[in-house]
Amino acid sequence: MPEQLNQCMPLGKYMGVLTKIYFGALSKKLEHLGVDRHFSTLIAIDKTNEKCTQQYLSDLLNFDKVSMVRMLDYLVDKKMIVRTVNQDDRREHIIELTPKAKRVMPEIHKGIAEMNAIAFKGVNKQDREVFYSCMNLILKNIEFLPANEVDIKLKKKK
Amino acid sequence: MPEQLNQCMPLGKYMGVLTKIYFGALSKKLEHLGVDRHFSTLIAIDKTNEKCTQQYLSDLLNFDKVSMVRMLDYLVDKKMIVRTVNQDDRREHIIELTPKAKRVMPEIHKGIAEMNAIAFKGVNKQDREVFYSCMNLILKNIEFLPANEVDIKLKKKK
DNA sequence: AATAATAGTTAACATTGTAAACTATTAACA
DNA sequence: TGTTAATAGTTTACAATGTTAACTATTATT
Repeated sequence: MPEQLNQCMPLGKYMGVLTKIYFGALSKKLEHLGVDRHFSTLIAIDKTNEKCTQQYLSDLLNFDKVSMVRMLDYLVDKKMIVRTVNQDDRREHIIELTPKAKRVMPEIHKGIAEMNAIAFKGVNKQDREVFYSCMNLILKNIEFLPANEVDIKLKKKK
Repeated sequence: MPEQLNQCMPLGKYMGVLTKIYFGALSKKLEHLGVDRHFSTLIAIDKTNEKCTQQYLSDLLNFDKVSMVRMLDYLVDKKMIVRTVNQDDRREHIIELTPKAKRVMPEIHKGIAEMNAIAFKGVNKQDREVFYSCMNLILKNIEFLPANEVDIKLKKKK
């Protein structure tokens, strides 16, 4: 994108473009695993020590709960996760990886690490840290702006 | 997101989250204009000096041409743009802002500038530059990875 | 015991991505 | 010059995700 345009474009536009391209490439890179998306969800499940409910995942990964149901349906269908009712609170479903998923997780981690390495090629360690802390700060700055209350409690008007 | 998770998550995941939140807030901020999306497209049309065709916009903004047709249909419907056949090459449609759109563009620019300012609050000038140049480098690093050839020529297999 | 809140599901609809087939026009070239 | 290939855009169909609302089941509150 030309420099002149850069200045007046929404920040979200850049990030959206990078997101699309990144996931397109990651999906291609890992398609041989028989799963072509929701890698972040698998990672989150894998790395969660405490009880991993759908609500927990929705909040962590910033998906609405309806989409989360569908994504988990997909992963169940692909035999990557199982849902079990939590006997301590039977409203909750605990999400766990299947043995099959546990076997392929190293490949997924490796694929993601490679993609991140490709993305950051030519960026020194210090600048990477600036980049990540900048993203974290941006998130803090914008996550509670009006529109987001939609997902939390207030209903958005038609 | 916890620091431990940070390390192993796809970079695209962060950007996707920021993108969603950013556009949610921007859409809310500008909804009084009677248009609630495609602000980047309007900016691009506004800032394009050379002939602005649909293909040009698709390439610039990284949208496939089918989506672009639909977005422009939306903007035509909202009386923000007009399509005219280019008499020098009658396959092409030239996209231009309507007088109505030109009147509201300053508000759109202002809204975006405000959103960007909010997002970058607490980030010093130098770090912003690191951030932007990092995004540009990441784009260069990943834009020609396998998956993207889909949009260019090679067909993706089913 | 009645009511409210929470976790998850289902259904309906909108937006965007993707693929294929299509029209119209222009470019290439034998 | 006439045929073929390429390009710009449109349409249709379908898949994935976002959004809202209504719903069930369960737990918490009072």
